[in-house]
Order: sequence, then C-alpha cells, then structure tokens
Amino acid sequence: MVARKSLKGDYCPSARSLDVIGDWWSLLIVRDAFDGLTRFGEFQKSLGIAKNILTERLKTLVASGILELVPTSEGGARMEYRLTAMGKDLFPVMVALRQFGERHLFEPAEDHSLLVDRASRQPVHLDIRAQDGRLIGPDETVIVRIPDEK
Amino acid sequence: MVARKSLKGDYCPSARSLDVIGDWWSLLIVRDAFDGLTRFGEFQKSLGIAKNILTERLKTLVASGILELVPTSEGGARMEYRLTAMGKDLFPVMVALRQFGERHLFEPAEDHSLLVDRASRQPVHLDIRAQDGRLIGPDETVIVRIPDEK
DNA sequence: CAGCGTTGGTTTAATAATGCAACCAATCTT
DNA sequence: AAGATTGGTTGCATTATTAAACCAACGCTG
Repeated sequence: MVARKSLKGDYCPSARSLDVIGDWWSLLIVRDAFDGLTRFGEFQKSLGIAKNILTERLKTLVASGILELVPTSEGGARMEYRLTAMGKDLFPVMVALRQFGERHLFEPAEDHSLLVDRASRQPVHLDIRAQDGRLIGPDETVIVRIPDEK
Repeated sequence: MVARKSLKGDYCPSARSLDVIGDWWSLLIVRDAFDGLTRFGEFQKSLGIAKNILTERLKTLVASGILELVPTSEGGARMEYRLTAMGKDLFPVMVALRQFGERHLFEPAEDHSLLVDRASRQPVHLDIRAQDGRLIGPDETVIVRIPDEK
C-alpha cells in the first residue's frame, strides 16, 4: 500500500467525516463510548480488538477531538476516555446506523437492542426535514457548492 | 490478521450496519452513488481506489442488497450499479456524516458542498426526536433489550 | 465489418495494516 | 510488601490494499 488516501482536504463533508471515523474500529469504539464505556480494558474486552490497534485508535480519536483522556471520576491516578462535545455530536450518525440495521439487518422475529427516550421509554426516531418541516428523501435533495462570497 | 471479526450476529443494530458498510471504502462508494454515479469507471475515477478493491467492494455491496447491477438505461449490454431501496435507506447515515463534517471538520471560512432541498434550495436538517416530538440528545436516551414476548 | 479505443475487470508482486502473543511498568488491592 | 490488574509496547505472522500490467468483451469509426 502506498499510504491510504487521506480525505482530509476533500471538499465533501461526508468524506472528511469518514476520514476521521471511517475505519473499521473507530465507530465501534464510539458506539461503546455512547454506551458508557470509558476504560481501555472495557473497550478491549467489549470489542475483542487487538490491544496495539486499540491504543492507536484511541490516540487518533483523542487527537481528532472525539474522545478526551480525563482522570477517573473515582479520583485515582488512572485515566478514562470520555466523549467530548464533538464526540457527542456523532450521536445522529450512530442513530442513523442503528436505524438502518434495525430495518434491514434483522430477521422479523429476531431480537435486538433498542434506543429509547429515557423519559417516555418510547423509541426515538430520526427525520430529515426541509426548513419548512417537510420530510425529505434522497430524491428531493441536491448538492450545491456554497457560493464564494468575495 | 486472523480474519476480521464479523459482526453479523451482533445483537446491536449499529454493529451489524458497520459490518456491512463499515470499511474504508463502502460508504464513499455509497456517497458517490447518492451523487448519481453508476458506472465502474466513474467510481474508480472519483475515488482513486484500486480497481481490484473496487471490484470486491461493489460485489459486497451488491451481495448485501445495497446496490444492484442493472442494464444501462441507454440500452447497451453494459451494466450499471444503482442504489436499491435498501441502499437509499442509508440516506440518513450520509446526512448525519455530512452534518458532522460540516460542523467540526471545516474552518469557519472554508468552503464546502451543501445538501439542500431541491424545491426550496434551503439546507435540509436532521433531528432526533422522541415520540412526542421533543428533540432528544444522547444523554436523554437509554438502550434497552426488547423484552422477549413468549 | 475490421480495426481500435474504451470499459470493466483479473492477476501479480510489493507494501501497509492488523492481529496475536509475549512482555513490561505503573497502579491498585490486601 | 506481594500479587493481581490495568494499560499499554514490541516483534513477528498474516491479511488487506495498492499500483501496474494484462486481457476480454463491447461499441464506435471509417
């Protein structure tokens, strides 16, 4: 391999996102972080990932500003990995992935975990809407370039 | 590597989604498909991906039901890759990734492409809501297991 | 309708990414 | 203070990705 192509400078925001979290493990780590995992060992056990790879991924996620390394809440000298505000902004991505999986990747009779509103205990849902509130699908959208204001 | 772990049987829907589209190239291909690309050569040129890898990814995406191989609209014997209905259901994932990128991966002054409603030419937006319409963030949600109805 | 460029791949060899296991230092527990 | 746990690092084996060369089928041109 001659260095995997970097999308850092790509003009498309999705591409840049994928540049940061588009590899095999990162989003799984983020999912676990949303599930409340914080410690190296917890991620390692949950994912079954090789430790050296986990080390590297965590470093990258911290460097990208998605996770931060903070002293444990229990006060020890140990550290824990926590989602930053930026990391929490990945919530819609996780919900969208979850929704897709629920719809297409489970047998009708098959059991799966469910994301619910803490208050009502009812499933949350995700919508894409136009400014006037209309629901929007892929065929009702276009991609434009932001006109350069010069 | 000893065979990358498969998440096919995972209990978490996000994990299953990542199992299908979580590798480095697949979502970029899907993004291009949403942008209207259909031909092998178009993807190859757009992404700069090695041809054998593209071949393999396209095969996987077709096998997963995200793309389908149909005769060209121009009637020739050539084929083109099109998003299936299932593939189009990845739209929220793409929008979420885009939104994240827009918010966090561009300099304030930096130019980027924008997804707009075809009718109004205004940006679309993505919300996660509870059943009663309240906007919901990651801290207002919990993951539960669907109670087995037996 | 023969020749030739284009399209959509396959194959091969080199290199990068990943995995596993062994090791290790610092912490934490008792 | 001793042993176990945590959070890594290191080295080597294996897999994935790449670039480049090659190739067959299509389809356009004269």
